[in-house]
Amino acid sequence: MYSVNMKAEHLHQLIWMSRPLMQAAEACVEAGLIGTNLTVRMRAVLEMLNKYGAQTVPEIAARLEIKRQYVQIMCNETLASGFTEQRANPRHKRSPILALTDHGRTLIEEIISREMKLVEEIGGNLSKEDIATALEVVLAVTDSLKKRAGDRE
Amino acid sequence: MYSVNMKAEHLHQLIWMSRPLMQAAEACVEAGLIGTNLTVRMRAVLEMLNKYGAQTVPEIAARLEIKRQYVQIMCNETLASGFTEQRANPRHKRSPILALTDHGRTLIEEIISREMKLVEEIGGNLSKEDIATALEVVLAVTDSLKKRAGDRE
DNA sequence: GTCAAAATGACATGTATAGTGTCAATATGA
DNA sequence: TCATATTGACACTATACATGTCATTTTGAC
Repeated sequence: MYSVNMKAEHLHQLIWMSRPLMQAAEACVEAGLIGTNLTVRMRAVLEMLNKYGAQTVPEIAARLEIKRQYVQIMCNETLASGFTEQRANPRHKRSPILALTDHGRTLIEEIISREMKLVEEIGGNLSKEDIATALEVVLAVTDSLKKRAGDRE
Repeated sequence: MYSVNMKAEHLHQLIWMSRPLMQAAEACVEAGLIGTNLTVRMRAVLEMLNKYGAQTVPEIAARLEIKRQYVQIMCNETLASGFTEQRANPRHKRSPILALTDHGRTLIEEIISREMKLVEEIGGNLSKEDIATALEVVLAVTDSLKKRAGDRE
């Protein structure tokens, strides 16, 4: 049937649009960081701290799904630049809690607010139903792909 | 309004699902390449040759939107592995046309066919309308983001 | 036909974003 | 208390590109 092939073809296209989409999104984020002394990976740390509160490096790594050794480097950069500071961790003396400084908080909130404004502009032409549908499809597809990637006979 | 925020939030989520989606898709492709002597980047070359016919390295690079110097390396690997061969190029004597060998063609067609079957399985639960909607949204969003990335005051 | 400009392959080097492995110090929990 | 786990720090590796350069054609404008 023609429609069956169209469906698979659209899905195929959708899956492989993920790369251009990601690249375009990252380029936007990067462009928005010009002028600040933030890098994209430092921004990711600040975003986690802003969204989920002060936390340890391994916690941030778990949320970002990146190995803690690399996240450690990212976090150290935010410390060196004064966007974050260490606080005593009552639960673990060797693993201090990373917290936003006032400077860091102000900056990340402004950046996220600007990004959100951009997202709203982009969503201008699109209906909220279509966006919700798109998100559901993408979530379902990602989930399916993740399940299939592991088990190969 | 609540719904306005939900819309932006869904769109935000959709945009940032692009990375997990891409990673999951690439993991699947990689898993499907086990046993063949193909790498992901060699697969990309064969796919272009299969889809658009025999062509030169710079042409492949343009289609993949990757610098020709890197594509040259990818193509040389496919040559070394016997998946492709060089043919005289009447239009340019220094730039031979890269063509699939029988072996290469058989292999890439089988791989793509298996991948398409997987896509169809994944699409099983989803309606063709929703998939079409998702693709339209993603295309529109990518387009918007690409336009915004460049022009910053 | 000539000649400057562009295209091409080859090679060397650089960079961003991670993954992997290891170690010592310390913390935790049975 | 003591085996086990966690953490920070550091070194090394890997992937997927980008960048720059060079010599060799090739092309196109005149």
